[in-house]
Amino acid sequence: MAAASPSWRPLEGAAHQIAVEVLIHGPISRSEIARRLSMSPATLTRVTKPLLDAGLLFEATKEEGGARLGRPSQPLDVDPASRHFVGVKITSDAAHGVLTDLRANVQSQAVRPIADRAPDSVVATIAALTAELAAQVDRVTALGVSAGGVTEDNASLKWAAYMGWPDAVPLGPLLQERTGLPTVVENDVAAWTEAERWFGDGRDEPSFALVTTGMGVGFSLVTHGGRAASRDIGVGSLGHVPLDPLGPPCAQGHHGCAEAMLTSGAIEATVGIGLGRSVAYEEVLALAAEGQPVAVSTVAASARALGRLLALIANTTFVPLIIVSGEGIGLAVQQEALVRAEFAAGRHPMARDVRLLLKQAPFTEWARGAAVVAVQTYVLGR
Amino acid sequence: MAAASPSWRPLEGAAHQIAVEVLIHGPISRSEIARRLSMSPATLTRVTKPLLDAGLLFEATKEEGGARLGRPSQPLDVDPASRHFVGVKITSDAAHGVLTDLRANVQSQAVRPIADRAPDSVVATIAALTAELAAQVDRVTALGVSAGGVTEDNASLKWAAYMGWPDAVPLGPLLQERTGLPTVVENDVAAWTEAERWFGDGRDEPSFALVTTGMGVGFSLVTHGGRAASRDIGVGSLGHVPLDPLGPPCAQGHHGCAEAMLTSGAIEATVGIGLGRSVAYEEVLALAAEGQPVAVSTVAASARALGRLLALIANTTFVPLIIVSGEGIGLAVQQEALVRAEFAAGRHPMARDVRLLLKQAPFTEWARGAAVVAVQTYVLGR
DNA sequence: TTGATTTACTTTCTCACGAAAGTTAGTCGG
DNA sequence: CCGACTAACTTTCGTGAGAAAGTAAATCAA
Repeated sequence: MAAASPSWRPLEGAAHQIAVEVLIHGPISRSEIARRLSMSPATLTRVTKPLLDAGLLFEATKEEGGARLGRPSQPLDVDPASRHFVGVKITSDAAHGVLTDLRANVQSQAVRPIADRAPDSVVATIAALTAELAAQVDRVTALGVSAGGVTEDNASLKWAAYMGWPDAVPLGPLLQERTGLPTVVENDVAAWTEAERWFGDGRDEPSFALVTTGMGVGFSLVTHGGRAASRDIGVGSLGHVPLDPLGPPCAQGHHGCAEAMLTSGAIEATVGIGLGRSVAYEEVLALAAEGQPVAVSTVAASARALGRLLALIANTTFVPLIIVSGEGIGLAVQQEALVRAEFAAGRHPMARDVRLLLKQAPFTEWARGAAVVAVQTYVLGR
Repeated sequence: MAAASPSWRPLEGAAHQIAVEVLIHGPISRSEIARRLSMSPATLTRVTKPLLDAGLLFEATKEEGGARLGRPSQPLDVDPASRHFVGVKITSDAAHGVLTDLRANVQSQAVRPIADRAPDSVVATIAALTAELAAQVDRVTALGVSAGGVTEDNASLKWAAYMGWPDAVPLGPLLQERTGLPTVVENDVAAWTEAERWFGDGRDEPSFALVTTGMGVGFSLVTHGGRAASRDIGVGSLGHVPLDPLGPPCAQGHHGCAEAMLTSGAIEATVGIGLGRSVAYEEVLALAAEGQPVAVSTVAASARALGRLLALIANTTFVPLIIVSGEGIGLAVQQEALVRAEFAAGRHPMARDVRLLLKQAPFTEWARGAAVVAVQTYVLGR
């Protein structure tokens, strides 16, 4: 059994930077931290000493890197199990929760349906879900909640039209009172982006983009190590970018815009009209795999549209990496060749290579993003 | 007559940061610098003392801000005339040069035709142009050269196909030897971007985009205070973004791509075909103003395409400001309403407002960008 | 085995930063 | 005119950062 976990809260200055570096990149040697943070080796010795004494950091067992020159480095690490966090993602019909450790590794998950969308009722559902997950560990440090829409001050959710809510609902304070846990609220795409930035494939990239498809089209941008914190991230500003002049119209009448080409609802509708019956997204992919013509052509058009969208993003943002995921990632994975071909066609022949990462993540990844925001809030002390 | 100008070169740490802050934002008070750089007031008093003694900074006369509370601030400033720089922009047929002060204010300009495009001959032309401009002042501190194409290490120019040059030409070292001046080479769009970032409309914006039209379509992005330093900036990765499915084809056969819709050559060609005779860009604008149908429709299509391109950029980069300029800016200014309407149509109704700045700058602005890169190299000591 | 080499980490010392308190130069209200 | 107030700037002083030199722990070559 671990002793009472040391606290991050009073850390500041160099100690704080070093602890965060170890959390995100650990196990990592003092000298490597010194290089990354542009600190002197002396500072590392001095600052890590009390952190080791307090038990916040410990010296990990040496990796068998084998046959390197010089004195072997002594990697430092944190104990991820020292703290736990709960992340909850809300959709219009369910709350998806995960329990994670300090590195946002998912320990367990749970789902509760949202029958009544009244704010009070949703708060009660989230609180019950949190309690269920929290019961599995001694103590939970913080709660993160993510949802589509615009968030303000990491506290309230605005314009969540899909919930039929009023202008702004102070989810954070309401949940904080109900659960007794420090609670932060963040846009779902922003939260997922933070998960990639701290603990995911963006960990070693100062610049990358994240694109999600599924119910909607999500897009977020990280440059120079920081996320573009525009509230536009919550309004889906990329949703109506034109991608195919011959594509079907979206609800606003844009032909072949991103929403009309990429969202699961639009794909289901297009194939449904062609088949004369309603079909689910997974069935569309299955039909396409079998060679059903309507499904094949719809899926192909969608894949090409996605490739074009990714090329647009690469052309306008100069990022070396685009992470593509979301519930709709199945289509991109099935049609990866088409996506990549159209992407390449939209790029300048002399342009630098961009890494496309089609990432098949479970739906819990959304909730994990919420947990990461909770981790950040705790660790960064905001 | 000014005394021998104090040197920036040995500055480091806080002194350097403060001096740069005064250069870019001066006249500026100590307390304002302290806020901007997150330094203590004590540090400002201590560090500025020797800078004032050395004459690098001086206390400017108090601005009549009128009726502010508290002790009046004592703004600090630099003497921009203490140093001079030369910036040269190369095109396929001429070298355009400017002489500037430390703040990149243009003192005078000169042009020399490039008859022979052989590298040695071009170097000789630039050197002669530099000598002509440098003769007007005591001493020039550094030389900056900008051109289309990809630059490496601020020293050599690659893939400048329009010059018919081999793979890479070490312009920097060649000019440095010839002129005796420290010389830096930078892509023309990147250089202009630096001019906006340090001394232009991007001075107070941590994030903005720059779009230029003219011979080609230029695009560059600044986020979190730093320019995206991709070499893609030199290859025109935005040139073939599709903007109008019904537009004319470019050389690569893309219908309605940015180059086909926005470059002066493409516009001249489209109107030329319609009129059955060759026309110059300025004449196209004049004809459009008179109501000549072919010119009107071509110019309108181009303006709408530009609006769509700007919307795409806003949608994918989250910048609050897009600066639009270049030799082709005349069209955008003439058709500003169309550009703005199409831009608005391409934005999400709930998306944050983006400021479009249509900036009518003379061609010397390109050369000024080169001068800014020279200033930066000197001031930052690289 | 021994010494050269490389790299990681530690110790010592100095100096530059910021916190806190003090000073200055204005406006404002009586 | 005078004192209260405000905000910019300055002084004093303790602490925490880096420079430089030293030590440790490995590989490698003879």
